[in-house]
Amino acid sequence: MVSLDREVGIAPAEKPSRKERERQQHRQAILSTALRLFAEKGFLNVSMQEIAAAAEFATGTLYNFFSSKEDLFFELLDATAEESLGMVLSALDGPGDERHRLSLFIHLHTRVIREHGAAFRLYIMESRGRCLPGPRVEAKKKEIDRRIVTQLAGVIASGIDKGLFHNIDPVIAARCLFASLELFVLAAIENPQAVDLDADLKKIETVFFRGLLKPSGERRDE
Amino acid sequence: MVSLDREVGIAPAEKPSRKERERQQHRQAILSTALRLFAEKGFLNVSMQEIAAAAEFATGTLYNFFSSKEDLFFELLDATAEESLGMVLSALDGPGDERHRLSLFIHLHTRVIREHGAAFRLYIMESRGRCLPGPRVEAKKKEIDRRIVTQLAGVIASGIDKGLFHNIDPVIAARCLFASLELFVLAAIENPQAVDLDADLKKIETVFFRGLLKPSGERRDE
DNA sequence: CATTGAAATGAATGATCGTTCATAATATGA
DNA sequence: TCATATTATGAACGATCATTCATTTCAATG
Repeated sequence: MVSLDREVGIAPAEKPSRKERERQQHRQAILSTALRLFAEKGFLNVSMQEIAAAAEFATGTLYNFFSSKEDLFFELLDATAEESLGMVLSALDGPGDERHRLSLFIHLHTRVIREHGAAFRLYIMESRGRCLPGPRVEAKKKEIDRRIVTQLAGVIASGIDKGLFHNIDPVIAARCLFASLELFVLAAIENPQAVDLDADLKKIETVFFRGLLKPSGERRDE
Repeated sequence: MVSLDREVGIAPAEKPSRKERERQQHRQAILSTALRLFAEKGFLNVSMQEIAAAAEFATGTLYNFFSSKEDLFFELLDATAEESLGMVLSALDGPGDERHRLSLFIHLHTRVIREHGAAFRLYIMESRGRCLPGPRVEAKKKEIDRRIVTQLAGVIASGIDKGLFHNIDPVIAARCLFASLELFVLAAIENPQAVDLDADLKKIETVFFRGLLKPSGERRDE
């Protein structure tokens, strides 16, 4: 009866009862345990029994909070994705010219994986291949990708309009940058001590800003 | 006894017996059925029972040819990867200057997925995430990636030496191009009728060759 | 203290799937 | 034709795992 407050959305004025607070704590404990395990071993290699044991609950208890394993996973993906997404998208919306904003976006990735490493791993690793929990998760992943690429393409298009960038296809460029960043971020997450992500991102920036080819006028030095 | 010839590697002079040929045909039938199913649904979503039924054999028969499901998958990955690999790497070794060879490499991808679409799908989709059949498969995937990136980086480095390309990190550039191509090829495989891969590859080429940023001298037109 | 009901429990269920193996079918050669 | 070897068969096994539910726990309330 009390917990209906949350669902109906009324009376947030009264603080939730201790019971309700405890319930939310348990819920959070399960979520963070699941995040750790999923990020470590992948959705399919973690059983509900394992999550329950690691969180020090019984198996059945998990189903008092989440209606299925997919539900639990989706909730995780949704929450963590929105959090990280806000972070990187803010760079694209921020002040400065388009070049500056792109640069910021690129370099922001080190901070994101430092602060949301497990979530990023979850997001990148689980959203590939044919081993997805279900269509809802796949749809969410596509939505996130679309939002990032769209925003990115918007900045690039704006830069083209201002004559700052070459007249290339903004969406294609956005997708290339996106794919490249994902690859390097993944490498950095998998092998943190062997990869200097900051240095790599600097070089990626150079590749995308300058391109491979020298303008024909400069072809002789080096 | 006869079939030991293959394993020991002697006496390839004598043509294999009819029995042996039939055996190899059965083997091939199983392999191509498995390739089709794996490419469609992914390693984990195809059971040995399903492969056997589709290939019109009994479940147990599969184990006369392959010692495990992972074995069957690895054999597939190995064979198809080497085939496709030879195709794309040949472009990087071929004649022409570095710019030409890179361009050829990029555009060759349409032909590869037209001729080896299922294999490519297998290679790209299964080699991500935490749903891999086993460490051998993962190692193979890494080896293939390494070979492509190394070759690609070699061409880029050579272009830099000749003063044709900007002085960027060849390995980073190679990885970015590699990641971008994989993304677009995957999209084309998943949704062939909605994607004009040829056009996309042309634009990718432009992005990587020219870069985003205009040289400071040209900033005003458009 | 007794009652109550929400929350936790964890053994049991049922389904899936890789793998095995005793048996059957078939081919081979004398 | 018969003995032998090879290959195919598919039911059965065992392990895993998501999910269920009858039961227990326990704090709040009367």
